[in-house]
Amino acid sequence: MDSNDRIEIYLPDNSKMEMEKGATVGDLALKISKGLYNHSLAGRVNGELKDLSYTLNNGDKVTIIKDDAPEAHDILLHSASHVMAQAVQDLYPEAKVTIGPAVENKFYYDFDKDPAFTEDDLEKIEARMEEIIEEDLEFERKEISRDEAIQLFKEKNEDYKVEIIQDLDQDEKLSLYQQGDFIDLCRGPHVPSTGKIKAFKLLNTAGAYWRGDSSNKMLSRIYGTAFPSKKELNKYLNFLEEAKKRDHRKIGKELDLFHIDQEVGPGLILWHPKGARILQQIKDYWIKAHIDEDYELVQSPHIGQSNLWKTSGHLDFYSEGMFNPMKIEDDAYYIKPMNCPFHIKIYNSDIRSYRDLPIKYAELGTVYRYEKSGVLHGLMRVRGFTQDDAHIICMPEQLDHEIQKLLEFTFDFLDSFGFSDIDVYISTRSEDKYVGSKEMWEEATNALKSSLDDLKIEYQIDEGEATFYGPKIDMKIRDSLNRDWQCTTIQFDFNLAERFNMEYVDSDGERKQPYMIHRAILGSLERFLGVLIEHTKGNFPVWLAPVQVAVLPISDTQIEEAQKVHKELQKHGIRSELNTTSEPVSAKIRKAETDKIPYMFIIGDREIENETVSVRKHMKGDIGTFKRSEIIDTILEEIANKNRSTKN
RNA sequence: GCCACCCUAGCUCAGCCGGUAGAGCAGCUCUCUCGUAAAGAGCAGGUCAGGAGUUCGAAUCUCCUGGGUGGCUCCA
Repeated sequence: MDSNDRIEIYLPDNSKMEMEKGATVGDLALKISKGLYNHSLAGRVNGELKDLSYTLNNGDKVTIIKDDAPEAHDILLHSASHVMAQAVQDLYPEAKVTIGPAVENKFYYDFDKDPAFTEDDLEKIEARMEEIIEEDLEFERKEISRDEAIQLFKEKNEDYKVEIIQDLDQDEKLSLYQQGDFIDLCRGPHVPSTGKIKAFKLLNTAGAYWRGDSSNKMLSRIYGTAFPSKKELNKYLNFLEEAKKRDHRKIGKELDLFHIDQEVGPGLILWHPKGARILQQIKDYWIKAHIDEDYELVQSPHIGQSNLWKTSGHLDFYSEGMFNPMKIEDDAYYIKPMNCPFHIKIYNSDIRSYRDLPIKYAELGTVYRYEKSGVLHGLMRVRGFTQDDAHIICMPEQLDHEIQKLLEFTFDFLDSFGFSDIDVYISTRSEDKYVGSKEMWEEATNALKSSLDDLKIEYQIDEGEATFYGPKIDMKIRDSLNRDWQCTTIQFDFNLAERFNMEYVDSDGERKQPYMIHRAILGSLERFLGVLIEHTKGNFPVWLAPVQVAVLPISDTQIEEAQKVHKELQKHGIRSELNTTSEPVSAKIRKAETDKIPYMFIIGDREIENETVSVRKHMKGDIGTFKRSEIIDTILEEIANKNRSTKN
């Protein structure tokens, strides 16, 4: 055979593979092995994702993407969204297609359809999708000119597609994908044929604005998911189930922690005694930890005059997040959406020397923000919440040290709640919109980076993503279901220092502007407790549990002794609950188990005689009989240790 | 705020096509005094989210309001 008919392909391990000219990615996969071919969805050719049908060129570097590769899932999801769009247009020809990308573990497609899709439509669409998958239609790629594309979609009456194409660059290469008689504008790649979608499910419908802009038309969105196997789909569906079981709103009700009352108002939390106990534990620990870290506790009012918010800039930049003011005599007062102006006022109440710095003001400050009704969500998104707020005011030369201390403190603090898996993001200066000098930004950003580097903490940089007033670190804690929650934020604020004219007198007698860092570790206590509920499934570690020990006499005759044990526990500061109902112990145990109380002390005649207690641990069962002082010490030690780096 | 869906006893839910509300759990009372996840009986508990309309008749159909859920949007 002529060598011109052959091409050489490089595989990821740099080995060479000789192929016939005109061979595709799929041919390559097949040549490597049949098994690989059967599981391959696409290829990465010289770094770019391509279809299996892509024709290879001499010298290409190719990685075959199997269905279990990290990139594979998005491709599969995206292809599934095309199948859904096809099914929708088969069933509802009047529905116009817009866009349908893959998002994390899901895909969606937005349609312009009136009336919008309801959950009841999903079953029908799923059934049609099954048929399309059964037909195993090929995903065929076609390249097309811009004008041809516009013409094609105009003919099809697909105005949204036309709009998308018109907004693309003139010289953009356009590609279409067709399966059966369904054609969509799409960059690709796709799986080779619809049959590759082995398992899928439509999840829910939702409204979504065209191009995410609330001034545009509301479209009808359908969410779904797809996996290379039924097994993986089920795993994902189980995950969703599990998340539902852990929903803090559900557990909050079951454990009687809090409620939101219609008459009080949406987004406003009423903490019941048990929820308040957990909060109080968090607060007590927070205060102690902050005092140990040389923070000064301050306390500020809930409202402030309009001038304050004018100076701070909130009325200019944050008014949409603030509640309407109330008139008091001749002034307008606003409920605080943030604590910072107050802390700054405390700082400014005296001349500050360089010797005073750093000054660190901390407050569990309750703030109120107007959130649109549609975004409210249990404890996670509320209108009134308590920030674990602090402001660090320091000199430039103290920056590195303060940031480093703060980071260490933050990681340790989160660890005591069992959160040790944390993603860190630094947001840097945006090119066009920022206050302060470039030098300040650089100094601050470098302090953030070098402190993280020193602590050997990996982070991602979100270039240009900072707000206009300063660079920041955001942290996301990972919960037991591997979900991320943003809690911690550490933000420089060059704006307020300037606006409020913050100063300190340096050693050379000059008045200088200090750096101000605004930080919250837990973010909002409400939200944090919500995360904690979902993380622990309501099985709180002993130090946080609203009731730590349930004292259960076997029958009424042991109540008196049980009372003694109960008092003894309380004397040690252990939150104990005595069950004096006349039910059988098994019922009392069941009650304590469903209440998720970590320890149960069972007291019968044997225990009275030997001055012991029989101990049962929540979810573990009977752990044996202990001398009372011994088990109390064990529990006290467990409380003191909190739950550093222990996974649930 | 927008789109879709939902709201029945404290909680979880049943109540078909309109005929005027039901269960389990929880609560209360009584009986039982019990050894590691539910003892038995009885009692009480609801303007069916609120309002208006259609109808001889509305938990059920329609509209409005409130609240919630899933999204969108927003997030100094």
